[in-house]
Amino acid sequence: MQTQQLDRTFAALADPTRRAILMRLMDGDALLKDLAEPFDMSVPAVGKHLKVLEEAGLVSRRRDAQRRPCHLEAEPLKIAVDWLEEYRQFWEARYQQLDALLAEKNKE
Amino acid sequence: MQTQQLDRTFAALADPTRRAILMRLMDGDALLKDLAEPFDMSVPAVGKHLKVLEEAGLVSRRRDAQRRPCHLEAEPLKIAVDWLEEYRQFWEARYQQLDALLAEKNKE
DNA sequence: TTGTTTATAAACCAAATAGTTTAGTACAAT
DNA sequence: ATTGTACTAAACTATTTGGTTTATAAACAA
Repeated sequence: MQTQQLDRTFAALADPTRRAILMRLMDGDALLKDLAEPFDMSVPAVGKHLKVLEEAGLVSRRRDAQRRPCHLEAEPLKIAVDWLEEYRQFWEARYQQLDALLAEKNKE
Repeated sequence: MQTQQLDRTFAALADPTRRAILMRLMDGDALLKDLAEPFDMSVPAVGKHLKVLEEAGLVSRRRDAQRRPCHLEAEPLKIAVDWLEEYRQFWEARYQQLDALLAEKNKE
């Protein structure tokens, strides 16, 4: 199943540091050193966040001498959106007077 | 900021029990007792999951005598999707040969 | 060879999470 | 008045999370 994939993806996204890292990687690959720089946090701490992102498949790393550049992988995000899209009818209904219909359903 | 809102929403979604509860509430409001029934878990345990969902604003509860029926609130899901949508260009690009462009950016 | 850069490992800690059981409250129904 | 139903509170426990510091490794540069 992809339920564990969703677990890991959503858990990875539940932290502001990790979301900021993903944002940053939208502008291009980056080193741990540089990713860590904007945060008031040690390099190993950011390294751990990176591991969480890697294990969720949101980030991949290649080798370049002693460096390990990080690359954004969007596939798990796509899966997460797909899951959330199922609820779209719900919030779209709100703007379309379908509330009455749902309220009726809840009377049972 | 809505960063804490995102924290709580994604954290709430990172658990399969909680996602199942949300799914279930798509079919209409429900009592804790009934929500708990399908799970191999005590009622208080499911009650705690419900509290997480409530604190994320994903579920609201009204009063009905000794019952406290749960209702799905989709707004935080919408906010989560909005955040994720920023990455859509990324996974759509993959299917449009824009990878070359990104690769070039990463050479710097 | 010595030092510098980048990353990781290990040991540690505090706080949060996810569950349990037991007990109690609030209301309804008989 | 008593019993049953739905929920909540409290106390406890084990595991995970998110950070620290110190030390080490690996590759490069002088």
